[in-house]
Amino acid sequence: MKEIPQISEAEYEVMKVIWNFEPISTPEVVEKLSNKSDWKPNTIHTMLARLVKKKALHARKDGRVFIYTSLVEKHEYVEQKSKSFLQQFFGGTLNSMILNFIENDKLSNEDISELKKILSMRDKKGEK
Amino acid sequence: MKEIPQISEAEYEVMKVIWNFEPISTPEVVEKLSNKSDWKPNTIHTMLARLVKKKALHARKDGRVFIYTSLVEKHEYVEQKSKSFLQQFFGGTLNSMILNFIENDKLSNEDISELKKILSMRDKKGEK
DNA sequence: TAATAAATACTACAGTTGTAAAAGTAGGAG
DNA sequence: CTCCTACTTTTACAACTGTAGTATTTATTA
Repeated sequence: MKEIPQISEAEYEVMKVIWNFEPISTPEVVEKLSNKSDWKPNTIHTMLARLVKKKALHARKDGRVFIYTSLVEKHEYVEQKSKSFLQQFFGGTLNSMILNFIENDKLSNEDISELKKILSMRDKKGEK
Repeated sequence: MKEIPQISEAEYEVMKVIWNFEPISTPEVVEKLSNKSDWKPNTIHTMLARLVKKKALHARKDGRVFIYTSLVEKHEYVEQKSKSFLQQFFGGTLNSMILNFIENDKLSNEDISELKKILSMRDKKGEK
């Protein structure tokens, strides 16, 4: 099974930009993130360098600038994190997480009916 | 809103023992965890000390030994972690997590029907 | 061609985490 | 009263994180 590098919370913010706009250059990444966060450009450079070292990103030099592309897909990273989260806190299943939310009254009636809608949509998709 | 201390993954394993058996003494914690993990007793002591420092545990000396009780409730910790997890990866809502699971075919038909059962159970609880 | 501006590369530094060894201390056994 | 043993306290140390400053290189402009 493929090895997915660990990505820290701050690094994940950078990854989100890459996923959204790749291929993307350093200055562009800095620009996108300077809006959303108050990180200094150097901080963002450090994140990028670490992500490259970790093999989460690929950097290709284009003239004076680096162009980044992701080596990890968002959905696979999110899946991996979801799995370990559910493992750690809910014995590994989404259903017990949901049960827990319901028991603790964390879902509104709207949430519930939306959920039902979601579930029945999936049915329409047909078997497995 | 109450400040909940951050608890690392390894520390969480220790907390689970405390939650299950509190009040519980150091030797007992060590014993429970020596079964489940391959941590050296010293490692476990370190975790306990850090948890006390973080105010996740209270330690009371009873003769030669410390007796621990938790200062953080499991459910509130799990809630806090769930919230930040959903925030980071799913825009903050359980429903989009579930939707994502369904879209990626991570739920079996059994999961789905169990889920429906769970949801209808909640209905029977009546209006809030 | 020399100075400037923009990027990249290198260095820093404290806090957290996982993992534990080493040293100190006090209560019970002899 | 003394020694051993079980506990507790102190110390260690590298990897990872968040957060940048400083130094160097390179392309562009005057």
